[in-house]
Amino acid sequence: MNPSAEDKIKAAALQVFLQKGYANCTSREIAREAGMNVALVNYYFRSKSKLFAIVFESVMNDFMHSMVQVFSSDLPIRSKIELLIAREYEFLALHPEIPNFVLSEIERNPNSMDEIKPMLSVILKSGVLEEVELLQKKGEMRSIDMVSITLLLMSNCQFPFMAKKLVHAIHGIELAAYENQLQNHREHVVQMILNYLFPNEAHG
Amino acid sequence: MNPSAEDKIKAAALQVFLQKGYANCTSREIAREAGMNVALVNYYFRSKSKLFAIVFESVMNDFMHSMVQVFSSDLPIRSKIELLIAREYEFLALHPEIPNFVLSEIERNPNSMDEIKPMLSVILKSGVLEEVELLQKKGEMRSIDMVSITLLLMSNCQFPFMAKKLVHAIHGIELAAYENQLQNHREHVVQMILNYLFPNEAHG
DNA sequence: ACTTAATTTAAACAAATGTTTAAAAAATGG
DNA sequence: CCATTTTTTAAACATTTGTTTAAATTAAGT
Repeated sequence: MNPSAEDKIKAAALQVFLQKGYANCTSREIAREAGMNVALVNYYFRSKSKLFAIVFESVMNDFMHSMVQVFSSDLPIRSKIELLIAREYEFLALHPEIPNFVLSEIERNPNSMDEIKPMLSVILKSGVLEEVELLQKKGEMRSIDMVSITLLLMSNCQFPFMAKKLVHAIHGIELAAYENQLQNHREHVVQMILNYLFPNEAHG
Repeated sequence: MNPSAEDKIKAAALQVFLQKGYANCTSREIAREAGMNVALVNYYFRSKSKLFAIVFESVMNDFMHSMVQVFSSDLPIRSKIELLIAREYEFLALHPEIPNFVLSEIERNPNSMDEIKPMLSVILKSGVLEEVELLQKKGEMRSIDMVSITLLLMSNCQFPFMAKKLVHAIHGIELAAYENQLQNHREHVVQMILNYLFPNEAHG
C-alpha cells in the first residue's frame, strides 16, 4: 500500500532535518521534498517545531534502541564494548548526520534529552556499572570513571562520521573511499580502547 | 585606546557566530551585541556573509597556528603528539564552540577549507610523515595510516568539548565540574593513544 | 445520488531578516 | 569657523518564512 500523505511528510522532514538542521531549512522545503503543498505540512503536524519534535523523538528512539539492547545482553563487558562500537559504526554508516543532528538539538533546546532518560535508566538497571566497578576492584580493568569511558566510546564512534568533509579537506580522501576508511578505523578504535581498558590482556 | 567601532563589531560577530552559528543568528543580534545600529554592520563589512568570512578566517588562523608550531618543532614524534593534545585541550577549553563552528561551516560552504591548505602544506614539509613512515618500518610504531592517526587525535580532542551538554544529560555532571573532567580525560587520551601507537614501550 | 467529512490547494498575513537609502551627527582639517 | 568627509541613525524595501484562511477537490457513508 502507498504511504499516506502524513508518512510522506514525515519521511521528507526526516531527510531534510537530518541534512540541514532545524534552523537551516524551511517548511516549504519539506513540503517540496514530500511533493506537496506547504499548508499540508501544518495540516498534519500543526507547526514546523511540532513536526521536528516528532522526527527527533523517532530518531532518538532508533539510535538508543540498539544501544540498550547491547547493554541488556548478558555478554561479558569486553564483548559489550566491541558490539557497541560495531553497532554504532553500522548505524552511523547509514545515518552519518545523526551525531550533529543530536548535538545541535541539545544546543537549541536543552530539555530535548529528557526523552532518553527512561532508556538511560534501563541501561543503569542492567548492572553494567556494577560489573565495571567489580572488574576495576579486581584489577582486571583500568581504573577510569564512567564519564571518561562514555567519552572515549562516543568520541571515537561519532566524530569520524561528523568529520567526513574535514578529513577530505585535510587528506584529500574521496567521500566514497571514506566508507572503507571508516571500517578500517573502527578496528583501530576497538583495539585501542580494549587495550587501554584491559591493559593486562592480549588483544588482536 | 578604545576599540574602534569596526573592532567592536568584529568582536561581537565572533561571539555571536561562535555561539549560534551563521544561520542561527541575525545581523541585528550582532549589532546589538556590539551596542550599535544594524546599518553600521553593513557599513563596515558590506554584508553578513562577508563579515562571517572574515571572522571565520581569523578563527581558523588562531586554531591552526598552534598546531603548525608543534609540527614544525624538532621534538620526537611522541612528544609532538603529547604536545599537540595538550595544546588542543588548552585552546578548546577557551573556545569549546570551535569544532562545531568549523564543521558547520564546511557543511555550509565546502570551499571554506581552502584557506587552511597553505598551513597544511607547512605541516607536510615539516617531515612528520617521513618520520612516521620510518618509525613504522623499524617496527617502533604501529602500522596505521595517517588518516586514522588524524582521526584518533581529532576525535579524542574535539568531541569531548562538543559533547558537554550531552554528557550532562547522560551523567548529570554539572558544566563547572566538566572542566576538571576534561583535564582528567586528557590524560587518558594521551596514554591511550600513545599506548596504541607505540605498543612496545612502557608509558605512564 | 446526495450529504458530510476529510484532504488539498492557492492565496494572504504578519513577523523577521538582509540590505539600502537618505538624512543627521560627529569628526577632520584648513 | 566653515567646508568636507566620515560615522551613525532611523526608516524603508524586498524577500523569506511560519502560519492561517477560505475555497476547491476528493473520499466516505448511507
